[in-house]
Amino acid sequence: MNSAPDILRTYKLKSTSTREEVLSLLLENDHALSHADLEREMTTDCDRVTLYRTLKTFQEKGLIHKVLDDNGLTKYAPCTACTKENHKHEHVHFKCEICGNTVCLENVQIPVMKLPNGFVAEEKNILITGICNICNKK
Amino acid sequence: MNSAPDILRTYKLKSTSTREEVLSLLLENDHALSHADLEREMTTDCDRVTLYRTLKTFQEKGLIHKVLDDNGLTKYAPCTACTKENHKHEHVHFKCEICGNTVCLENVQIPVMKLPNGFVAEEKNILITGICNICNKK
DNA sequence: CTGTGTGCAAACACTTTGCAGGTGT
DNA sequence: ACACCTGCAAAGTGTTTGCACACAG
Repeated sequence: MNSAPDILRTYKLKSTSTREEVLSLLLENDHALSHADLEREMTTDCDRVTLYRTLKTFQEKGLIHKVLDDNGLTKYAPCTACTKENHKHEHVHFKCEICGNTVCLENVQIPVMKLPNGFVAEEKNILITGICNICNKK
Repeated sequence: MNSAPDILRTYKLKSTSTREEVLSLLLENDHALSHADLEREMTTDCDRVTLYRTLKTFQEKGLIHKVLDDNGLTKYAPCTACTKENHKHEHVHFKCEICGNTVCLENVQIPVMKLPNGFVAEEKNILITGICNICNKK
């Protein structure tokens, strides 16, 4: 189990309280977090701008990835299935219409799809909307 | 083949030059258009706000649908596979990394995916990024 | 010590809202 | 005639940029 400081070191990023907390929050939560979510949950005082830059850096270095959303809001989740060298390019996300949470369905395989001639796929993202397991129990 | 005015009539929307041109542009183009794309291609003078409201109305009435995009920009495409009563909830889109165009792959079926217990899917969107047939020929 | 992370202010981009007036049916 | 579409102004929200200072390695 890697802690936030360990991961930062692995990716050659300086450890700061902001970075550690952002990364920890993303790792702890089972669903993707938006900039606003993070700002709300952070205990460390941190400028909005710093948060944007932190997320951008993490994304560029490959620690986290953007999560598709049906409205415009950008959410982020850690690249748990990716190693530093080998980046995974297939993501299945489920967004619950009730609680609004978006979770990564790590165990769902993307089936092979035959594309029309001439199209070459690089990355595949699936966004399924519906009702999640927690909201279905209520 | 339905023309823009016909479609507007079907959906009980008043015909105006703005609406006709927006709908025509969406129908003519094989790829999804953003608000900015439309604003650029419109010959009819039209306020930005009107364009936003037109797109919102079309979307609410079911003439067009939002197209997922990996960055935040919202794009729109006509619901060609949907009838007024029967709305299709599965979309496969392909975004080309070179030309930036996003096309609907109408012929690609979304395979059945087994979701974890408790999850119920309502709508499925797939966004595949890669290189499209046109850019591959160059 | 040095490169880079941070905070502040400001700009920028995208989208929505309110209201008065104009237009399609 | 009446509902509703449009334009203008303004505000709201999300994100980026420039610069000076602070801090981790």
